[in-house]
Amino acid sequence: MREGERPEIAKLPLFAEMDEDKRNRIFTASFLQAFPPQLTLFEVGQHADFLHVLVDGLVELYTTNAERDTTMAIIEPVHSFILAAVITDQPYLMAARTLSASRVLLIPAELLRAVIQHDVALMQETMRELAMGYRGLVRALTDLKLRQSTERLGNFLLLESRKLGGARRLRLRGEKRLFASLLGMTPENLSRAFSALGKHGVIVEGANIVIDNPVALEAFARPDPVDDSSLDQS
Amino acid sequence: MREGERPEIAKLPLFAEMDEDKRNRIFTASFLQAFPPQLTLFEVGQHADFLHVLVDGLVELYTTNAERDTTMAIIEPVHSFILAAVITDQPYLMAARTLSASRVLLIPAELLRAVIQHDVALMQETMRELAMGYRGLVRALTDLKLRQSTERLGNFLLLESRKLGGARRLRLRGEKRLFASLLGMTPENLSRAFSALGKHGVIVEGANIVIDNPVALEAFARPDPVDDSSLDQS
DNA sequence: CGAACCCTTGATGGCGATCAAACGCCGTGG
DNA sequence: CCACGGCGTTTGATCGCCATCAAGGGTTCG
Repeated sequence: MREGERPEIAKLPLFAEMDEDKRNRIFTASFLQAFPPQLTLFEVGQHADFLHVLVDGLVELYTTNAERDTTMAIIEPVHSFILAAVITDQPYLMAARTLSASRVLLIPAELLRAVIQHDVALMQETMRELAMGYRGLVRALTDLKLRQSTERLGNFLLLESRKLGGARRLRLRGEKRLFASLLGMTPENLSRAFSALGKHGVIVEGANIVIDNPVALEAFARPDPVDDSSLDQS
Repeated sequence: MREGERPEIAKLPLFAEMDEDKRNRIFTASFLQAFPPQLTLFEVGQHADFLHVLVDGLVELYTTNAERDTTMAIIEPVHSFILAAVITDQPYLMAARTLSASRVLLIPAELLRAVIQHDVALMQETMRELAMGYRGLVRALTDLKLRQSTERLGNFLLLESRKLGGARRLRLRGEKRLFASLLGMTPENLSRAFSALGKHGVIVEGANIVIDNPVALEAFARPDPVDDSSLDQS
């Protein structure tokens, strides 16, 4: 990889605290690869050979079952993904594909597991990252189980807003159909949900969203009372 | 706790590999508490003061949002729960209540986090456990997103069967309405789903289930192709 | 023996999926 | 430069899965 990009990756919570020599050992053995849009990075069931770090672009994690597929997560740079499969040394449960042209750092799984054994700081951060991811999934599951689709969209917008430090203006990266799938609904119903949120303080102009009345939106969407304050540090 | 019970808890994957002295330190500072049925152990939003280990009985993890609630997991002995909240030192995302009379080992969270820092084997197992839990939640989420209710029930039965080493006869611990909520459906529809599975090799007699034709059931339920072989070691 | 309570079965209703068509955006090629 | 075609989004109509409402049967416990 280019030398200029190392610092940014080294700043990831996952790698920030670890021993510098060991970090360099990992990075030297890794390679940065460029991918065109719409390219499958790996499939479900493949052995997890690399921890992936999205350096640039946009990546979708998705799963398939009998003709249908659903997006599980949208990865933005700079962030690692499929850590759990690498740690457990088991096949991927999700497939990944690029949404836009992307560059991905590929860290050999075997090496990473080996280094983790000898670097407590790295292991500690791995543990933390997994725990946070676990909590994120708990939220996603409850979201799906006890909110209906328009409420899920409302909450999604509130979370995106919070990730930007409370910004009221959002721009969606990626197509709307993608977010529909992420939220567990069809593109048609996402469209209807957006217009339904007009009654609750949301203005939509294409990919640009304005949360005109955050109080009204929160009253409608009932966001989780508990929020992981450190979620946005990712 | 009674001395006779330590070995069983020490055998948990989480604690099995760690230093014995440190393990004893943890256990000595912990206490085993007995609870009657239907008692709330903790609520959502409470600070995670203890890692819980169910020694005996049955516990439900559930969440609530605006009048509705849904069960997230059913904990059977001997198993720990809410590890992620303890590791991240953040509020519980799920509440817990006993389903039957239960005994729970309460391990002070602060102490556990401290010991983890100094025992690599324990940290390693914590990491593994979180990673496995993560994968379990990924499965649960895809299950909900791309299977319909009767298929979810079918898969649930197949998984229960596998947990028992492929047994064809199952007995459900706990009430059916509980499993309905776990599977994201109503008791009424669970009942209908059970009878619908009659066409796919399943026989139901109260809480006793017989998977009369596993091949037919798998053909209908399309279980995940990837299975974590080490899942059953828990 | 009666009163809860759970499970079951049936009838109805609503949320969201599917089917269908029109609009707008954008890139290509004439 | 404009026409065309493809694709994503939007809007409308219909369908189906599942929730809700309702009632009856069985079991458990006081």
